[in-house]
Amino acid sequence: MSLAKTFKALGDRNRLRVVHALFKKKELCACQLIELLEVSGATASRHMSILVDAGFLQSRKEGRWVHYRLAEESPELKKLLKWLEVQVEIDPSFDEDLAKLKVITSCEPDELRRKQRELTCCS
Amino acid sequence: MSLAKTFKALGDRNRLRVVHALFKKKELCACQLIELLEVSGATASRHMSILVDAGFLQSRKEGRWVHYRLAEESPELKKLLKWLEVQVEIDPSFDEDLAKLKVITSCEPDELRRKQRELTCCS
DNA sequence: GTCATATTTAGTTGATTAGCTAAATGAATA
DNA sequence: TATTCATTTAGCTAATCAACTAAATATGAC
Repeated sequence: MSLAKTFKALGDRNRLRVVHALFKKKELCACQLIELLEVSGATASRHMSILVDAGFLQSRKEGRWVHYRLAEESPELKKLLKWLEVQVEIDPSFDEDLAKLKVITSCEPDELRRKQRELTCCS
Repeated sequence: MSLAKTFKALGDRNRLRVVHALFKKKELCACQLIELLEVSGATASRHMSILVDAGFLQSRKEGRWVHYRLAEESPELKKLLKWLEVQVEIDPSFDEDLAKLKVITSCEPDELRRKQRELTCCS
């Protein structure tokens, strides 16, 4: 794993939003992150794979659902994430996602997906 | 300054080499960094401007020469640089640059440039 | 002033990348 | 088994970016 790759993985706004969300919520499934970012499933999936590949995230498959959380393996990456956690806390541009996250996590994935198909979430 | 921009600035191998060099040498002029990276002056200049813009570097003009060093203003970026300093120390892919740096800094900028024109450095 | 030289800016090119849609894969259920 | 549905892979497009060359800018020397 090159350092450049490590930083490149974090050098994208949407991927930072994912990391921020996982600071707040411990574990989120793909469909919740799709909802958060408002991109296609394919696009979200690609972002996840970049973050997993860089060692920041780990995924867990449970039936049809894939759950993501921050990886714990590397002490060095954990230090970097620690720094990042402070920064996203300070940065008001992530505030909008907090409200969004609340809605997204207020119902189960299958309900969320049903609502997504209806173009509204959990309401 | 967005976080994504901060990480993007470090998400390039040549820019990491510049930061690594400045960990080792405190201050280097543009022509020395051109020599280190072996890219055109224009390309090196662009890399520098990205690093300055992200707050990692500061420049100092002295006559015809521009000198770069790591910036000291932001405590947060300094923490990140601290983390990075440990990583580049561990990473053997930066070792080659150490020898190169020794040669580059063994003579004054004007002599270096003269040698560059002759395609050899300080020998 | 004129020239030489260090660096930056402008403009071009090829590679990478974030987004999309459509097709493929994998897992639960009727 | 066939269907449904969540996610990933494949293939495309537009935008970004690192590299180059050439032209512009800025500074010191003559």
